[in-house]
Amino acid sequence: MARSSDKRERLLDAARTLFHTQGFAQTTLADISAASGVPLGNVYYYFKTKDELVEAVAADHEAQFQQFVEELEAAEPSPKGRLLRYLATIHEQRDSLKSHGCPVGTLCLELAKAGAATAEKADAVLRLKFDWLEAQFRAMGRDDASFLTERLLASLQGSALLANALNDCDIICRNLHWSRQWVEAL
Amino acid sequence: MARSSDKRERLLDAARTLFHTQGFAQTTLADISAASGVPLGNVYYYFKTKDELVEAVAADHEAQFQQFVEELEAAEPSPKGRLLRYLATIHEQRDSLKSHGCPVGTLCLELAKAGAATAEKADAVLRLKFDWLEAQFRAMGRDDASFLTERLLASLQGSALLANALNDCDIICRNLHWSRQWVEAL
DNA sequence: GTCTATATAATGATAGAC
DNA sequence: GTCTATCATTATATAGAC
Repeated sequence: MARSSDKRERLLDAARTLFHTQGFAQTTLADISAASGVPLGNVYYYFKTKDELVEAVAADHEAQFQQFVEELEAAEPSPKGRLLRYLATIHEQRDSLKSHGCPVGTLCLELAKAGAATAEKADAVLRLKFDWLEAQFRAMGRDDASFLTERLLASLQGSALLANALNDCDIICRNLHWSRQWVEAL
Repeated sequence: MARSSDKRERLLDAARTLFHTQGFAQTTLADISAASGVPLGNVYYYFKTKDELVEAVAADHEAQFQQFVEELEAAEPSPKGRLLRYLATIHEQRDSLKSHGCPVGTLCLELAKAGAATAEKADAVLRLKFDWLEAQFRAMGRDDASFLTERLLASLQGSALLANALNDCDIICRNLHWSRQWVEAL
């Protein structure tokens, strides 16, 4: 019938996963086709170009984070408690972060190097996270909220990179443990 | 004559620069050929494959760091002074770090995602830096030298990534300023 | 050692039947 | 909306003259 199937979502899921695990450049449309079960030629019905696909993936990361924030803010009124819960969710992703880095951070780096116009879409996701974290620090009464956010995000992104290169997940764990105490002491 | 010209070094320089600015996957051998002035077919006389080229680039990063360390250790006997000078050299590279990230860190990420065997060579460079930094902290009498190194390196790598994505070089500067005070207070 | 021409393979994208 | 077949391009790599 005329109603669109779930093919678009399956393509998006496959692309998001493969861009994370293999990188954008290394992932071919044939890979995405195979992983999603959507024939290669049909991919272009949903996404006219590979760039359009990665923009949709970035938008998906953004939507997922916004949904995460909504649920978190509904469940936890205290900004400090929200930050601690945020760190807890990152801890849950530690294995994936160690194996492939941050899905958003590594995508930003790769698209920036490619000189792609799509880099802005990925950067916007990171900025969204930045702004939300900053808002929490500000709600805690810190007027150095921006700087605190820089330190926290840099520490998270950097420890994911180090854990990946040095093949040691504990680097993420130790950093998160330290960050948690740091937030609690603020 | 039979003696090898400087072509190999010109190829290596071009590759190191292009892998940093464009990424490994986005850089074609034609790019390297054009940037170095060495005809495409001749590239293969010096490097049989693209993988061999990136291994040589990683080895070059390693050699450069080792030379930097030698000079630094000769000029500065104090481990704390060495760390502060190390931070100063990073500050000099701030524009490049903001535009393209850390040449070693981003290469590690990209090769890891590509699943390339060459990733180990890049990882070894980062590990070398890790070990040297750790040795300085240890020489300062810190038995938590490894953890301090993790925090410092993660902070440096992460702030380069953030500066790149958020297009703000000051993120690196503020982080370095903070790291300098942190080292001084140890 | 050097370089031109080209083989080979892979990939993004399209045409067009159904 | 779906899918097969294929085009056009690009990239790694090689062959072989000089």
